[in-house]
Amino acid sequence: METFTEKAVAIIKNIPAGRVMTYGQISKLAGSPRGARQVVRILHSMSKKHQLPWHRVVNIKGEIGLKDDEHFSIQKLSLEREGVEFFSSGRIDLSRFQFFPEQEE
DNA sequence: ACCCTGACCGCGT
DNA sequence: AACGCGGCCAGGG
Repeated sequence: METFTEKAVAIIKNIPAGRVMTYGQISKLAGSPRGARQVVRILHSMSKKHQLPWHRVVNIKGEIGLKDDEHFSIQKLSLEREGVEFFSSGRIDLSRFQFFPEQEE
């Protein structure tokens, strides 16, 4: 991997089931502390072609950012099936489920 | 080849 | 607490 995009894609593909990462976290690890938006772009375009676990990416608040109800449900159900628990507010407990590549679990 | 867009984040009003 | 804005990047029309 060399480019920001390639790094980001590699990181996303490296997220284990039952864990989540935030946009900002991914962009930072990929070399751009402020490039969270690029991760959004990558999820949109790359997830179609490549098979990325886009449902394991959430915003820094631990919530699903999608506005589309159907896709929102798909993501939430996918995560719950992997063992990720949500608060009634719809947020994820990042202190328990956020994944840090550095620790390599 | 240019321009718009996008599921964000953090900081300053 | 809410809102606005700038930063970062590249795919697709």
